Amino acid sequence: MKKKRLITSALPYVNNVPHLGNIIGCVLSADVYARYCRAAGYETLYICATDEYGTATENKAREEGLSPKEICDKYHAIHQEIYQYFNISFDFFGRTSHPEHIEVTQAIFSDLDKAGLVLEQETEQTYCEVDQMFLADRYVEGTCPHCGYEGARGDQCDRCGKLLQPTELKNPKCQVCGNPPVLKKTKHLYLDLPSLESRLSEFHQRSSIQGKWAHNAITTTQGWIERGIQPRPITRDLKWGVPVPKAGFQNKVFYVWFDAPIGYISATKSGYPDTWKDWWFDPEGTQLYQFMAKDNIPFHTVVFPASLIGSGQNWTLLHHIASTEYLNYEGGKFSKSRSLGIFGTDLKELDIPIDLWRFYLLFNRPERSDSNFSWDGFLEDINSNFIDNIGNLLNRVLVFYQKNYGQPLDGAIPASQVGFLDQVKELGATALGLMDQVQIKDGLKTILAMGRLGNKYFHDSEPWKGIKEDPEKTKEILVALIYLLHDLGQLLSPYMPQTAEEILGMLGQKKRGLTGLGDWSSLAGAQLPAPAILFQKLEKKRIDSFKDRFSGKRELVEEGPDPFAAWAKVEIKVGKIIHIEPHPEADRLYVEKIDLGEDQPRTLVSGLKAYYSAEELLGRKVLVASNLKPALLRGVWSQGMVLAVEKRKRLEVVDLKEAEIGEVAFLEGESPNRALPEIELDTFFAAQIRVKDHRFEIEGRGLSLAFGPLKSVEISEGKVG
RNA sequence: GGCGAAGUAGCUCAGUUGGUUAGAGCGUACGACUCAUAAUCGUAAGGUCGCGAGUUCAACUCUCGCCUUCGCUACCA
Repeated sequence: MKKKRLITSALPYVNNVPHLGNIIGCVLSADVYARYCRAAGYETLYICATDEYGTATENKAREEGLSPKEICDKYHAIHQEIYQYFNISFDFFGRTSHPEHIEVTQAIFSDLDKAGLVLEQETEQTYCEVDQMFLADRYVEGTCPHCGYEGARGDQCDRCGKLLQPTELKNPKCQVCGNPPVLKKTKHLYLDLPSLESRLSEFHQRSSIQGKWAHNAITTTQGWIERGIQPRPITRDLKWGVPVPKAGFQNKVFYVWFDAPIGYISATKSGYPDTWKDWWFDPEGTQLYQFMAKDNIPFHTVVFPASLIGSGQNWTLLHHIASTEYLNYEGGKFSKSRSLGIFGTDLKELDIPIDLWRFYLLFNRPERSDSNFSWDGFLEDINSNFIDNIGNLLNRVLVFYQKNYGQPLDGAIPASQVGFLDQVKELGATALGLMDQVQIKDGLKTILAMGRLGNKYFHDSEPWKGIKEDPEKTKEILVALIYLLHDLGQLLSPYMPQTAEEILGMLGQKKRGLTGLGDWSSLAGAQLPAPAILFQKLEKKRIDSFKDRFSGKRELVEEGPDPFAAWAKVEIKVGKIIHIEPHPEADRLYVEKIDLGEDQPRTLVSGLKAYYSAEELLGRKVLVASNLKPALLRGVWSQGMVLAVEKRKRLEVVDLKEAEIGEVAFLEGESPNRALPEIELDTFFAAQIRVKDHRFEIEGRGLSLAFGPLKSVEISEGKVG
């Protein structure tokens, strides 16, 4: 009896519109596997849902002036539409805002609570009375209790890497205002992961071997555990979430990381209220395959299994984890805010058959390392690797057969073709094996190899000659090629479902599943419809036009990281360091008082300690970026930035002996920028000030002061910052 | 600066526990064929497997250092 296969893809966060990278990482990969499993005769269930709770949704709702629920309705529909367009064969696509989700989450919580694994730390949490807010862990700093490092954050120590709770810190300080926070009583609940450690590690050892986890899943999980398993808080002070069913916690909700994975279960319950337990309470008979991108690994290998194991119920646990790396876009990251890359919502208007997208993404699935989408690659992969190979083989075989032999298909298995057909069967078996191991990309490559085998056989057999000399033998060759196309079509069905049906349709067949490979009896006497072109090839011109549209060039046009535009907002003044001392709280920083010719000297913080002694800097006239937004550096506000030339690991702070204090730098041929509004650091760097041949310049145009061009002494070439 | 991942043919990627001349597809060149969507088939060129040491009889594979890229993060500002 074959085990059932329960397949999930990571729950997409509801108000992120998925891009191609998201789609190949989770939903599409899982879809191929689910389709494979069904076709191979496994009882299969493929579940997904939108993850809807949490701060991000609350914020988005505020922005758009809607309720969280309305936001979720809106974005859930967008997800649904995109996945439908992609032909994703969910058995059920749910939502964590469904009532079942509250039931299941609360039930698991109650089980954990009964098992004594919920620590009701009626903790006092750090609360800043000055800022009147509870401080998130990382906003508290202090001395690490493990290594004594003074700059440890409340969630983790950067020196020793240990995970911390803010209350463990000695001498805690609010990172916002620098005042010591008080401890204010607030009750939160924690999942007692340390108590589950031995059961977890037993699960890891078993499952990672049996389920053949990918390399990145194993290393990531190990790394996570080595860093130390701590009790993790599972409640938060929010409104939009699953209410905590426990006295004293009614006004809190569960932390999303706790409830989101439970969405797999609750979605199954929403879709299959009567049979969901057959899947989720059946570890013996059901194998759980979970698909996700690499950033989601620890939640599926540690946190979620811990919740289920700890509940004491007989849950179905993770069997195989299929974690992909990232897909980049033309060498960079996808970015919704910068309109960089292709998003699910863009696809329809591009009007490229969806199976071609599926083909490209699956053929370039980032299995071992990050991979890269490029339009040139897209064009080549579609045209050369798919259409020229498979599309053309289908066409040449069918056209040749029908032109010469008409109808119906003469279906007996010709003895002369057994050798060739064995090769076909062997490739088919290889492809099936790869698919079963979730080697999705290699499976597809094997199918293409089958196409190449067919093309080669056609060519080597020279049927255009044979038709004159030995029509009967030639017919056998063509029939064998049609058999190949049949298996190829069946094998392609998980990858390109619509295309597979079209291929099979042209053979007068229907999709029969992958168990029928090598069984060609149904082809005997089949009526063949007139051959049609499977896909027109993509035109380079058309693809090139998409390049401009999505390659972020519009970013250049619209936002323009034009250095000169940025420079127009930057003010650089000459200042004299009149006082300098080490930063009391930092190893690498100085705190300086700098006279910029203003009413008051300014306080600046600079990371120059590793390069200069205080004496060397005292009295120097230096360049200061003077209209930067003040920044808090370890408790001291820095009102500007001392500029230095940087090359590799060398640094030079130019000493401008001849300059006047308060003088403003200008671009040659222009007047100085004065009295400008505050800018972000990013804007400053967008001006891309550099040093070349000792000259300060922007894109080749020099910077000057009244006495002459700005020059460096020690470092001839480098960046200024 | 810290942590993590990565660096293999022009491009996209494979390379299992170290073991003969490092692979595939695409692209390129040349040739063949002509049934087919100028598709197909063959041959070839093309890599000091980021750089430098070390361990070993033997290193793309192990160790150390360095360089570069990407991500996260910070006492970069």
